[in-house]
Amino acid sequence: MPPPSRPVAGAEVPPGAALLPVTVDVVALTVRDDALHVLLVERGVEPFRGALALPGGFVLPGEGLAAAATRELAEEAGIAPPGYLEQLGTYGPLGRDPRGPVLSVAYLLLAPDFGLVRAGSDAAGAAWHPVADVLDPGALGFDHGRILADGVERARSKLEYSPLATAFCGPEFTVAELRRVYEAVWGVRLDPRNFSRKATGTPGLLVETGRFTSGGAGRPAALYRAAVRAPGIQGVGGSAATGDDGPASVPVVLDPPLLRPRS
Amino acid sequence: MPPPSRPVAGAEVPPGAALLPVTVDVVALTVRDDALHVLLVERGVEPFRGALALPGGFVLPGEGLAAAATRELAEEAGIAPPGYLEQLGTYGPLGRDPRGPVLSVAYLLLAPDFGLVRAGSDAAGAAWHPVADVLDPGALGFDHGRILADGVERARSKLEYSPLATAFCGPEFTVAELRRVYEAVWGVRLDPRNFSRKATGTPGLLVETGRFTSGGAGRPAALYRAAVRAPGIQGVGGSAATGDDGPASVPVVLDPPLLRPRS
DNA sequence: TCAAAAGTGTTGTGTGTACACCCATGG
DNA sequence: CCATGGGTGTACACACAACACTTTTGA
Repeated sequence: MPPPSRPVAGAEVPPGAALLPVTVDVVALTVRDDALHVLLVERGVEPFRGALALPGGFVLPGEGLAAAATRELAEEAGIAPPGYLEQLGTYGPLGRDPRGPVLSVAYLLLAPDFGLVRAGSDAAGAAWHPVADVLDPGALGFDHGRILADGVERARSKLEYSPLATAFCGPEFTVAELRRVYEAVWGVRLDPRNFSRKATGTPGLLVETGRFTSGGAGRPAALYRAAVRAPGIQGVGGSAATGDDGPASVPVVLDPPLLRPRS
Repeated sequence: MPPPSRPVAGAEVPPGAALLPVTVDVVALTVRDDALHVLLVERGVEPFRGALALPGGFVLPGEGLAAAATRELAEEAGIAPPGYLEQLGTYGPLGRDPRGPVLSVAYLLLAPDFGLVRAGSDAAGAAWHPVADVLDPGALGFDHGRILADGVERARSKLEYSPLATAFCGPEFTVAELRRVYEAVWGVRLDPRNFSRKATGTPGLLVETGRFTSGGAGRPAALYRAAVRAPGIQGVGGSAATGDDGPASVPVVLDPPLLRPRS
């Protein structure tokens, strides 16, 4: 059997250097039913066949990291998801894949609750799972339990110092919806009155639309848009489009920060 | 000429996946003469021959990321440096090395001012440079200017929420030395009286030794040790030793934080 | 005795928190 | 008119910035 055509990069690289396969894994988080959820696939092939895992796959020749992340998400979720994408960290290459050394670059996606099209190619199906159900080590294949824990912790701290909570919301949202995002991600209850004041009084977080909700119970709530269009998958000029394959370029900083209650 | 013996990992990896050379680059920071300095090498080989660059090199077969970082540092600085090591981010693989696609995993080292042994193997020499002198884009080869900027920003924010400022100090130090670390990294002047109260009153930052300085001008200062032995190169059970090749495992958190002055 | 550096006391200002209270809608 | 949720006013506690002041050494 002839070897498959596999373009190998780094022909000018010094001898002795390792050539490693690289995967991209995505921790895609959303808030649904007032709880933090993560997008997981059921693996259809070995290793860890049948187990839950983060969506992801191998980087292809000529492909950038962020591009690989969005491609894998699109393949396994069935659609190109909206949201904010940032690099989480790199794991490996030793002792994390039974097939041998594999480097894995993890990405974090914060997204509104987008619908899934069940047509994964190499996965039996992708679905949202409550994070609380799968946070214990061993619930996921590979070292994805640790990656998920790192992603959740990153999201929790990002909400304090950046306006990225709005990445979980749709194009227009109320202060109460934003508060439920904070409550779900942090796992706490926040005072609605103080939160409203804090959110509307923090520069760089919200912009008024002048519109209001209607139809629900109680007084109509003001509708807001995110003050910053977070760099992300759909954003023109965002990370994926420009091939900016570095770690998180610090977005706009919240000042004063919205600190989570300390125990 | 027979091909060099190059163990190629990932034999069971699906065809079509890229096999990439991976480098590790280190942003090694220290404080000397009340200014933040970074360890740089003058490149002795192409590409960017003669230019300044971050110390680093290719990951070898069978080697972990953190192990590669410490090995490169030891090779290019001449000694195994002390300090705290954490992963900064991953860059590439496209458009950052004229030789072709190369993935680069950057690490951040916060270290006391350790002496250098000028015996680099593939570098003409390693030396400390004031960060202010080389922060402008284009001062360094490759994309190392951006990596340095990311590392400096990471260090600045780490000092607010973690006790890692002590990683810049020796085994015993005074509150004034610690204050000069904060002043150098943040580029601000801090009130010595208020800083002293804040530092000594923050749990998890300092432990008294009962000893005092002597010989200098003025009243002797109390000597302290770091409350946390930061995971790092020399620490038993640290990242490098255990092959823990993930991103920053969040160390002890400072509560209350030591916030830098906002403009 | 003076200069220098370390460390403490005190006070004004601001920010977070708790909660009383008012506003606007649907049933 | 009442329930429901949205939003404002206000008092208290606490934390930080500013700076006067004391302590302890070397010259």
